[in-house]
Amino acid sequence: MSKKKNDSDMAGNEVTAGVTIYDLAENLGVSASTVSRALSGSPKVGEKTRQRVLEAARAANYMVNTAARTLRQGKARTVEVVFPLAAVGRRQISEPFYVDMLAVISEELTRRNYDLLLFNTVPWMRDNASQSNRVDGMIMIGGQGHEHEAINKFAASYQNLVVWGAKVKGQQYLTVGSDNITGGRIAAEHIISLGHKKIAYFGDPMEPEMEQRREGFFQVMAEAGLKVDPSLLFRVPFDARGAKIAAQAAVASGRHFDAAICGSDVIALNVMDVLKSAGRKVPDDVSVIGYDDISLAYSYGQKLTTICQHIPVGGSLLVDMLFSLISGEDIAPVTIPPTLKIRESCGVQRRRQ
Amino acid sequence: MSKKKNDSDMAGNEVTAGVTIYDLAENLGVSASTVSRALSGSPKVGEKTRQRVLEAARAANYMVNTAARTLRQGKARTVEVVFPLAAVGRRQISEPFYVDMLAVISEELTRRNYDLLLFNTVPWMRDNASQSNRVDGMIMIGGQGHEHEAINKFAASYQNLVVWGAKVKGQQYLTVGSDNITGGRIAAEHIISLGHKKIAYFGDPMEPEMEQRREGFFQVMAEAGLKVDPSLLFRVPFDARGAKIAAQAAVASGRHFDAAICGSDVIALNVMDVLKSAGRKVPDDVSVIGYDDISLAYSYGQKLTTICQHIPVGGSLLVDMLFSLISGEDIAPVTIPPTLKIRESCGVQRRRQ
DNA sequence: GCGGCATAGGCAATCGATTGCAATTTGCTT
DNA sequence: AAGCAAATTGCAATCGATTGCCTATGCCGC
Repeated sequence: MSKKKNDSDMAGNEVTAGVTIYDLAENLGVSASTVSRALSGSPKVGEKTRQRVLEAARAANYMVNTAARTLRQGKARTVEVVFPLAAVGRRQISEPFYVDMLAVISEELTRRNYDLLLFNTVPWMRDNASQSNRVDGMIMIGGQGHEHEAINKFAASYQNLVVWGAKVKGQQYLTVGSDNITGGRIAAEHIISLGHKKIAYFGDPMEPEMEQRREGFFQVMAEAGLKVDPSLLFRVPFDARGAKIAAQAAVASGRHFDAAICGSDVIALNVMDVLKSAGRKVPDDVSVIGYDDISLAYSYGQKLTTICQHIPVGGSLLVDMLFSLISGEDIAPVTIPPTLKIRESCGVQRRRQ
Repeated sequence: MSKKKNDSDMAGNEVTAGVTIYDLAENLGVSASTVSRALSGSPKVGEKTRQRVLEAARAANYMVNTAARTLRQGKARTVEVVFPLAAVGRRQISEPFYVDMLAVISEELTRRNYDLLLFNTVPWMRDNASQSNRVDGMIMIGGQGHEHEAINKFAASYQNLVVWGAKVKGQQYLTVGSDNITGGRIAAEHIISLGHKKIAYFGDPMEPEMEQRREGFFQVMAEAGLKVDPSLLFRVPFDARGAKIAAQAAVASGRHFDAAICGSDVIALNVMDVLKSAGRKVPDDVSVIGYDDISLAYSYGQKLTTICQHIPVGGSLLVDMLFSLISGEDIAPVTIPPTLKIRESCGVQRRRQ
């Protein structure tokens, strides 16, 4: 039941670890080159030889030494995925948006037979400095807001980088993201079309994506001749726990609103939750609209009406584009058009005020 | 705005990529050994030399070639985390339990300055065979049920493996897990103590952990002199979507129960959701108890009463134990005692039948 | 029976960092 | 000023797989 390292019971026999092609070569009486070629399917070895080598490799439980291969070939068949969390605090890989994204990227990479190195720290912040020949490329999710300058600087010396985020003036790196201003507009238009006038906004001012969404909301309000009530602009942090607390404070403040446009689904779910606890009915008393369309938005309880960012599309686009970069193609940033998903959290305004 | 690979505009200058210690050494007029030692903080280089080297390295944007270092040192400072998903189908890294676990492990590894290689395929199923010198150890989450034999076999040739899962007779690998039978017992005892008699069980028979939980439930029922109604044993798949569908079918079947003991929180959340849609009140009409204590259990809507598996403890224990293995210690499997978290989804039985 | 060519396989260099050992320099003692 | 020890630095081998180039073997046709 218990495990011990180095079961070197068998006297002089070296520990199982570390069968090399040289070991195989010696046993078979061939050269290491032949073993290598046989294993890699080169046409330069005879069929019988190949079989013998394969057989021996299996028997000896041979495993390539990836470090050696990578060193020699200069490619790692590995992609680094970074969630810049540590810098921000309170944020975890387990944020639903990250998770949904990671799931897509991971499957996409697996399909291509690439490995995934996962970081929650931005490369330029790591102790062990950035490392080369470790990965062939890097995907960064989020953090663009806090780190734009740093990313720009980093991108100058690191080519194969794709970032999930908004297109920003002067960016030196490649992005995939949705059009947040348009998304904000769509949300606002939907809410207005339902007849709402007293509209609150819940978002994290530190998140540039959310600021763009808010901006879209402002635009539409202005165009519709409605004015935004500054006392209904609530600052709510990105993370679930913080969002809940802030939402509680907002609702407890007693300010009245008929609709809540939220900067993210997590915020929307928390706002909705708090509203219900406070006895307000969604969508009868208040409409709530989210942003992202994370899977949680439609998994439990009331399904959230939201702006869909098409995370699966975005994720596989990130991977596609990274591979394009790696193979030296010249590509441009991509913006995915956001889409309205009407579900159960918004309703028409009832009593005209 | 667009990015191009190989901006080799600057004529003969080789592309930025790949500054080596030799380049630095040549520029500084010292040997590569000195550069290496200076960078790694060896006391064998003079202070002024070290400063010159560090400066030059920064200026040249030098990055260690991890492949070379790993090859030479025989250690990768990397741990592989595996979620055996592909084999099972329908399962994703985004399952809440996995995600909560991954978040802990990722932080724990970051803290120790180790990197995390993420897989959703079991090593013995990968095309590129298993690879050595890639990682110093491996943590496997779930999949024990479907793969026990395979894991056992694999463990015979791979030492540094820790698996999250139940302790199983004849296991050759190290596990960290909670005591599922006890957990099942605690759940059942709680439900019975509330006066419930018509108790349903929702679980995935393919998941050995869940089977143990059901077993605990059976034991307690027997001890209490209650008998389990086989028509209230519902087979529900592990994943959220499948769980919802199965729960709907179960509730639609019209079989009556006052309490639902669930094999996981995801199942419980879905059961609760379906019950509510069907017009039954939780906990007034039905008590629902989950298992796991994932963060979703207490984030939105009604807080789930559940059996806590102490995921953060488990996650960091997995990491701790792996490091013990790596450093050659002799350690035994660990079982974490599960704990009852009373929240809002269970209530006392009202009308005695 | 011989030249010629294809095929299979071996030799040795290479990738970049590390490190034991040797060599050199520095600095200090008497 | 000579003698030594200590502090620095360099040399060269090493980690394991890959691959360009060369050699040996065999096979063919004429």
